[in-house]
Amino acid sequence: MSDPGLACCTPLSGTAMSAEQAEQVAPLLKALADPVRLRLVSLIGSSASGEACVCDLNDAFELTQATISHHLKVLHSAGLLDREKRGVWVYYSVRPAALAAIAGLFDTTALAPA
Amino acid sequence: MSDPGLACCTPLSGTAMSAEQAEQVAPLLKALADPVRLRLVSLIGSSASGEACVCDLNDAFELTQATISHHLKVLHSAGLLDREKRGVWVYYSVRPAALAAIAGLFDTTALAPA
DNA sequence: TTCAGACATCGACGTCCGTCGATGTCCTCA
DNA sequence: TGAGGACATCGACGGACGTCGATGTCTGAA
Repeated sequence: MSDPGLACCTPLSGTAMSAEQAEQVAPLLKALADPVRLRLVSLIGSSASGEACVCDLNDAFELTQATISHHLKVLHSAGLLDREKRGVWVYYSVRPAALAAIAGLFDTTALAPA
Repeated sequence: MSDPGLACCTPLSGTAMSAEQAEQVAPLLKALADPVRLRLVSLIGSSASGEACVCDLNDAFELTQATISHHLKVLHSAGLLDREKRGVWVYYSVRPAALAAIAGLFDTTALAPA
């Protein structure tokens, strides 16, 4: 590391994201950082009823039912999707609050230069 | 998969994210889906000058210089950071367009129900 | 020309992740 | 009660990821 007291450049100023905050938000991004899961959330969120059952989601991908179920579990565990069982079928819906939390990350007040 | 023609629920409607679009955006989210990289972008973006040199970033973490350099390379390769060498020091700055692309993902028109 | 420092790269290690086939659990209907 | 379907879980496999110490490359100063 560099010697203290020898400032090579302007010190990092202002209030950046704390380590705890980063540890809290990163899992949300990690859950979305997969093409399949991104499409899953998009499919569910863009459906007319705001929800989708697993059977339809399975048909939208060339993947095993076990894999889709795994991805849905990851999204649900991260708090991005709600899960509701109705009869034989299971319906997933997007949690708007979770998405809003991520959207807040990219507000001008958080990251953009000004 | 389920039999076609047997609709158990409302079909997925509207224009969701395409597979190509998902494959294109996921790497951006994956680059940010790490607490260290999230803090790096935040530190750089929140600095007064809008940029930061590696020596200062090293001091902000309890990690090896090699590890920080690796994370910066990931962010730069993803197109999230710009890199400029000035003398002995290297300065990284945030690419606003990349962040805006991600922010667009979470607009109400893209994912939110309404 | 030589030296010291800033940063990148390399090779290695343990761990996590995406995917699969097989199997289990729960619900509905006959 | 039994059968069949929808979905979850399990165990396994190959590949990617985060981190490190060691080393390489480049720059400015003596």
